[in-house]
Amino acid sequence: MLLNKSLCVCEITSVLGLSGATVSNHLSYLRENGFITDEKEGKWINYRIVENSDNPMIKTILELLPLWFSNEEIILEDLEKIKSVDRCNIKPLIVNEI
Amino acid sequence: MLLNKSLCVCEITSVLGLSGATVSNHLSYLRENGFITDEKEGKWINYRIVENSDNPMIKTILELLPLWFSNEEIILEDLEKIKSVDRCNIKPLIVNEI
DNA sequence: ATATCATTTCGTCGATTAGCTAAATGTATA
DNA sequence: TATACATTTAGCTAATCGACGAAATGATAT
Repeated sequence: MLLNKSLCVCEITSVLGLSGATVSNHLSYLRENGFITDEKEGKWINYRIVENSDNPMIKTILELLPLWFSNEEIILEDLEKIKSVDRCNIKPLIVNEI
Repeated sequence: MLLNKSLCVCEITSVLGLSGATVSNHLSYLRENGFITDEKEGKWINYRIVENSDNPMIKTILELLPLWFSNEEIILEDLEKIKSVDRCNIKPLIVNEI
């Protein structure tokens, strides 16, 4: 999803159905290792892919990811879901409603 | 090591200091997923890298591995060790001799 | 200044992984 | 044919990982 546009923790959380803590930790890992950076915007922190890393390994991986995975069913679903997420009105997850 | 030359289970075992079963399992995984193939030679089974995989992801990974890791200290050490391994006379591991 | 809400940190827990030993299998050669 | 040895399979265990909830932190906007 970040390869498509910058996103905050709560937006990603709402698509993946993981806890905010989990998503935050994943993003921290990606930031510490040079894959993404962050930037404040109002209440939120936007995370975005590092466009031209000076680390060739990271640059290559970020270029390969869309080639390798952008046709995976689950990726397409998540990209579809993210379109309708409104960061000003994050709905709590409905868990296993029957 | 396989990127340098084909090797049998016992040669790899003797360099890495892992059990034969562990090395065999790793090689099975790599074979099942198209990274390596095997070929009998006398008592041994030689494993070697698939040179031109028709899976572009595998091909790319195999091309990138030496670019990314061939200067790592531990890789260089293993490549040095493998030179003196004789598959006809594998020495049992000396564990923590003081 | 305070309330609110996004994010991070902490501690815990279940699932997965990577390793081992032992036993089974396969096969080349004596 | 029998032996020796390379390899594989099975079963087990310790360590690691990825997730959670709760509490702490930070910062915007009322």
